[in-house]
Amino acid sequence: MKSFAIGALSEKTGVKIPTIRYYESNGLLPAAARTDTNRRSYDDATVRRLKFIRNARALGFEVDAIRTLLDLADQPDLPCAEVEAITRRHLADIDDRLARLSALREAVQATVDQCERGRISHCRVIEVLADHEPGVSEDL
Amino acid sequence: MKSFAIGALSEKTGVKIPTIRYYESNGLLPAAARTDTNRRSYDDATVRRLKFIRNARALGFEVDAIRTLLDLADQPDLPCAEVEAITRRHLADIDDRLARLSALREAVQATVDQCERGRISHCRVIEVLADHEPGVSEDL
DNA sequence: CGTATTTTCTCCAGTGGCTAGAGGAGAGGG
DNA sequence: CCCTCTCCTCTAGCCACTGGAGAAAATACG
Repeated sequence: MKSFAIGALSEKTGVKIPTIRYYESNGLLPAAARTDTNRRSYDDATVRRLKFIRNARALGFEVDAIRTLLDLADQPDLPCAEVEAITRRHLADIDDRLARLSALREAVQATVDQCERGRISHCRVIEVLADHEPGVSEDL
Repeated sequence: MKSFAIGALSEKTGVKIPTIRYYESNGLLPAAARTDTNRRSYDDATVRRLKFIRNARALGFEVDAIRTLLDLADQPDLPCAEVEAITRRHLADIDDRLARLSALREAVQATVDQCERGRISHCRVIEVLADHEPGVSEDL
């Protein structure tokens, strides 16, 4: 079967070369086979695995979750309950971030809408930053 | 006038002690005055400045933007156009993140909704991760 | 065959905005 | 005097990469 170097893997998957090495270093990808001159050598199985990782990252899954999902994907006979649980947890996390970001957006919008284009001494944005008490959300 | 130590400043503002030192180290706060035994000593002006920073962070402004906003707040006679510009840029950035996060949410939701609670070998989530081509958003 | 360019290697550092811990010195109270 | 609390500096870690230095090997071209 054909094997290819890291540059080709990068082009096939759209994942940058340093990122591929990073994934290997933290165990998302297994240690690559090496040529006699120490270059990494890959085959199509790695392409599939790396695309899986890229897709999961594009959906915002964290690396820890992806590690688990990869393990699960390799055990096709297990029930997919854990996959669903991970995904729903991720969804809840996204919803949380969305809610906080929306609240933030409203607060910033409300502030900037009051701007009357005068001097800084009367700028509402600066006043809000200087005076407002607790802030709209505890943190980002 | 009264002066106080870093712990008191932390309590008055709700900003943790290491964070205060971090703000000093990167120039958001000026180098604090020191007692004869080298402890930082603050007054109410620093309380105001730190609250300003905390409020701006709570609204999601980046540290670089806050640095500029602090400079502007110290020049009350300038027009507030730049303040408005920074704030609108921030708003646009929030909108951008909201849009991408919403798209992400829809993609994850659509995927998990197809879950039929069977074996991993037929799990739609795993299939999407393994097969889907370009992904819903280029990156987070 | 020699040279020039490209690809790959490893290792180290930086991103943002903190947060936490080690190890030590000074302050305040009983 | 001792105990505990607060403070000091310095360092490293978080997340998921990204980029660069310097060197070796592979490929391309004449």
